[in-house]
Amino acid sequence: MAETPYVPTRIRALPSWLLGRAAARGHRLVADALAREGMRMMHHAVLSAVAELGPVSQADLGRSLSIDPKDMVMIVNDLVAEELVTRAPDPRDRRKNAVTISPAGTRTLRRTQKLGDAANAELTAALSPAERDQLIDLLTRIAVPGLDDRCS
Amino acid sequence: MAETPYVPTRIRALPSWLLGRAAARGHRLVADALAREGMRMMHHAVLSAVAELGPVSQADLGRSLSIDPKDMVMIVNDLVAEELVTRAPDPRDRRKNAVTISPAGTRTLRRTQKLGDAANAELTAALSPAERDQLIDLLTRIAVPGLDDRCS
DNA sequence: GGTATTCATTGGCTTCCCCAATGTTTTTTG
DNA sequence: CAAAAAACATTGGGGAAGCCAATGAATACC
Repeated sequence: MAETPYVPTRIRALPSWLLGRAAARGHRLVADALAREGMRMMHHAVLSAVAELGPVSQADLGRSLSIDPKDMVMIVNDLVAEELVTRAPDPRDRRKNAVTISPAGTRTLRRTQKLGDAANAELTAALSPAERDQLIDLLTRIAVPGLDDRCS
Repeated sequence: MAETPYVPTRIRALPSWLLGRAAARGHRLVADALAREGMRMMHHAVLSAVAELGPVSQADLGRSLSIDPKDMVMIVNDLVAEELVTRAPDPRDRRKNAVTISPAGTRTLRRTQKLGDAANAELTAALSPAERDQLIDLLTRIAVPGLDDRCS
């Protein structure tokens, strides 16, 4: 008597439900991997974005990553405390805080990026490379409703 | 100078990140739709599962939907308060609570299911039917790691 | 018959998301 | 040029969801 995990087909077929489950697993895998470096997902995302965008304001970071300003303050607080980034007033616009990655941040990022990539590989292990690309394509078109709303 | 939403490509290409964003949008769409009937996502999922599985224990419901026992208590509490389900001790196993859908629950479910389906249609509006099916297939294979772990 | 397991429940903790208010600085506008 | 409007960082509060631990009652296993 295998007590199979009954699957309510009604719910299970909904993209929103599947997305939630898949996202939960992805979050768990990545978070666990990053935790081995004492890093959390959002912190890693911000660090990666700072590395890519250069000195950037917290507001811009928040818009890029869909992170609430309130949470951004906390995340940057943590990253500054760990000396992975610096937060200095932007001389060109003194409202803004210019967030810049530090050498230690760059070093940490190199490690956490590997961990994140490995976790993502495990997440998509059941997929062929072509399928993985297709998944990324489909998700990209779903994730943001107005990718070209700007041009309309 | 269009202040485009800068997209950190490093992060944006990660399936885990895309899944998170897409799931967030799906959650928002579905939650907003269900809210118009005073229903929340988890409540709707449980109601739907109860309708499909018949009288069922909370533990089984939790396993089916990956809901924590603690949260299940609250959800069933709410559903009972709204008289959408009944919770009675199972005579065959007095540890269990047999959760059963009520006529009112069936009626409400019919409405909330339409709302949920509509929200999912909007979520996948950018996809062709074939692409939507493929997305469901890919997500299904990603969402649960051990679909056949039982046989290992 | 005694040990282990399952079940429902309560409690506490953490993360993420959303809204509101404030003081400072910039931009827009009249 | 001065007043109004907007943007920025910050603080505060609150809701939804997830995760682990502990408890008492009931069942299953040995």
